Amino acid sequence: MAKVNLSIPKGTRDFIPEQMARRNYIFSILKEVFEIHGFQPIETPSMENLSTLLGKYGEEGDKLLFRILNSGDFMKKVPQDSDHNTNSLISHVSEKGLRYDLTVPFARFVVMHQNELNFPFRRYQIQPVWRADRPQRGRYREFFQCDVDVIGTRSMMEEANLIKIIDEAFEKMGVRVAVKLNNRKILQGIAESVGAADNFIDFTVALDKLDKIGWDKVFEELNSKGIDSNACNKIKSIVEHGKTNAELPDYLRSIIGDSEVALKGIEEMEQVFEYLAISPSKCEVEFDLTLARGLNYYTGAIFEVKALDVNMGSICGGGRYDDLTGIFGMPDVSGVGISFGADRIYDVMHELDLFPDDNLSSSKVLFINFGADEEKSAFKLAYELRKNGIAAEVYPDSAKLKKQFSYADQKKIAYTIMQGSEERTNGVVQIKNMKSGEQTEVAIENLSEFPF
RNA sequence: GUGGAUGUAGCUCAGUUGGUUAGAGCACCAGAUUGUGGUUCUGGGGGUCGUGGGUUCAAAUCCCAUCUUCCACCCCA
Repeated sequence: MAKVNLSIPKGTRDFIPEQMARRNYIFSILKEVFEIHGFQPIETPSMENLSTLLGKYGEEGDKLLFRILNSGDFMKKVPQDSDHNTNSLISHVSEKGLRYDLTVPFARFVVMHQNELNFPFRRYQIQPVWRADRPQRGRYREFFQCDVDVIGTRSMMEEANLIKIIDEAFEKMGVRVAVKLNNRKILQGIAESVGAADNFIDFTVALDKLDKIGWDKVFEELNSKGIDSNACNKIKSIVEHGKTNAELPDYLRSIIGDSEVALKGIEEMEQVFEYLAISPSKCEVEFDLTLARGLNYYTGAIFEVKALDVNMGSICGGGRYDDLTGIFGMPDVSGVGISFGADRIYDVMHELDLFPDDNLSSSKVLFINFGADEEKSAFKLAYELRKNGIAAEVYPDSAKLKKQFSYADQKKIAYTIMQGSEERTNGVVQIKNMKSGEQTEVAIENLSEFPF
């Protein structure tokens, strides 16, 4: 056989059964929490038309989209006089791309299926997304997002609900987290009040880095974007408030209360905290004015979740978007949602050793193979066990017993059943408990009563 | 996309100023034990030293390129 250099594309991974068991553990917790809050699953295709995807994630996002080459002789469609510029060429040879997240496809989905959906629509979606990013710790080119969104209501109860979902999910996983919460309307108010309304995006991007790079560097970046030092100092004085979550709204009203958007944002936040107070969360929830988030479709509340005990990027994030469906021709539909990063959560749980060890699903029973005649009897008995819901398999070759037993051992199979020629003539089997080593003889007609 | 590291057996890693046949642990296979695994003991297989070039009498070791992985930036789950 030719020995080839096997590899998989950069930033993608294979998962062995042990890893799948752990991944499924995460997915099943998320599904359980989503469903108990009334969310329903949907799926959308891996690929979308580029017209759906392009321009929704900012300039940076467009660059990170994986584009799919058209099928067939796509070069025919390229105009004869086309230059060799990549950007002009690509529009002729590619019209589909792999989805970058689940939110934009969801907006497209909602608009296309608006007449079949029941609003307010609560959906969850667990599927892979792709980004042509450079891989790093906690950063993959193919990874799973687990989105929950409710679309078609402006109630702040949903913001509070999502925080409860975060709280419940991470509680079940045993991951200690901090939830950061802010509101884009408040950020907009701050930008207005310091005269940086025209540079709102630059302002948010720079502010978002504060805890990482400090005020000096943030100022540097703001200055380079045309926001003067006077404005910077004002920003700093507003953001460094030293107030509690409860005090913050009144404080903000006193400073940026003349901004109409800001007032709306402050009110929204008050409502969220009102709902949260009704049912206190296990995790810490912090009203953090420096939380900004780069995605530009957020218009209200924004969320981010970080693991407390391990250094990893955010493991969950999201926000409210007032007009995401507007770009697809369905205006004035507000939604709010968050996305759990399953792969990062996996990495966090792995690092903290939080996975239960009995996760590997496997057969409960292995029939030892003693040869051509005996295996047929085992084949039949295995079917009878399966009828009773007991996962059973027959070792397919009459290999040495040592090999068969160590197979059972490694696969963590709880019981082995032996029926050699002697047991067959006596109508019995030997059932061995692989953990205790204890072995019992059971008559075939009593096999289904054995407490596996 | 920018900058910096890394790569030796399936896995984790040794390998001296360049110098005979590149090692260990774990894993795997076989035997001790031909109807009994997880412990122990004995033996065995397995490496084009990431790949391609170059320097040299001689390269895992030095140089260049390329790929992979990791780290920082950008951005984000």
